[in-house]
Amino acid sequence: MTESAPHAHPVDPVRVTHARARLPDREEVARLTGVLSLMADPTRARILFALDLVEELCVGDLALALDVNEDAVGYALRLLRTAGLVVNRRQGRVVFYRLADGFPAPLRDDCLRRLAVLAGDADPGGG
Amino acid sequence: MTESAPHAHPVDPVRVTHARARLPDREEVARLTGVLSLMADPTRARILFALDLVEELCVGDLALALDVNEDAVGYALRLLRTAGLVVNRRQGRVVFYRLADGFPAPLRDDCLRRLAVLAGDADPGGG
DNA sequence: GCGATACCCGGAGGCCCGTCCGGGTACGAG
DNA sequence: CTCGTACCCGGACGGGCCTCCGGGTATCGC
Repeated sequence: MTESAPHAHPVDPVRVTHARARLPDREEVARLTGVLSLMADPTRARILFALDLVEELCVGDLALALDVNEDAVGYALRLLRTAGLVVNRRQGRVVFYRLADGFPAPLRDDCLRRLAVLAGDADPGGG
Repeated sequence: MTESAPHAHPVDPVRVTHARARLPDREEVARLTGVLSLMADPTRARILFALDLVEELCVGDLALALDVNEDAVGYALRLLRTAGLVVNRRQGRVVFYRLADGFPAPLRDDCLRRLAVLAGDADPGGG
């Protein structure tokens, strides 16, 4: 068995203790990774980008803007809506979506847009 | 067929055009979602958190700090390392990992830590 | 009322991801 | 040189996600 017995002694007990004490709660991490998972899909990410740009779009136009079929958009919107990241407004047969009012502002300002820059700039994937 | 023919006419041609013009490239989005996917896993996210806190940890200690077996840590580190998000230093039999020098600083400063706050604070998932 | 549109929902299938498990390599101790 | 440790690697299994597809509901035009 290769992994059953971890370290007999931690190599850096200080750092380990420090990390253990300050690491966010598992549930907290679950929330975080939940949001990140939502943003980690190309369709959903582009939906969020689009709604960040033009504030409001209906499902069909969203499909046009992203150049994907409505099924993909519909599924993506369902997840985003279930997670509370977007909200919808109904006008006749058409349903308009926009970023939720409670959409994490720092996430929107400091992450979403900046990540767009990072994506084309940093590219640490050269490893 | 429900989706084969999208909109005959876009409802908001202006917004659609605007969005299409300013949306990031698909490849760019792929890079972004790639990074986000890496961070969207609890183990990997906690590894990044831990390394952000204490700068450097070996594999075994990382497993202790996160309270997971070394297999999970090893697999997570492999992906992070392949993506270039972490780098390793070898000292005898022990391998220490830390955030890569090219680790997106804005991502670290403005997102990773802030997201931790968001996770426990905003919780838009109440929908 | 009748047809068409815009969207939502649920199930089946394929694919990718994470975990488990075995073996393998590099290093240090004696 | 032999033994044990710390870590890496590969394949196999299982589960979740996305996509495709059919049907369903609400609204508009006539």
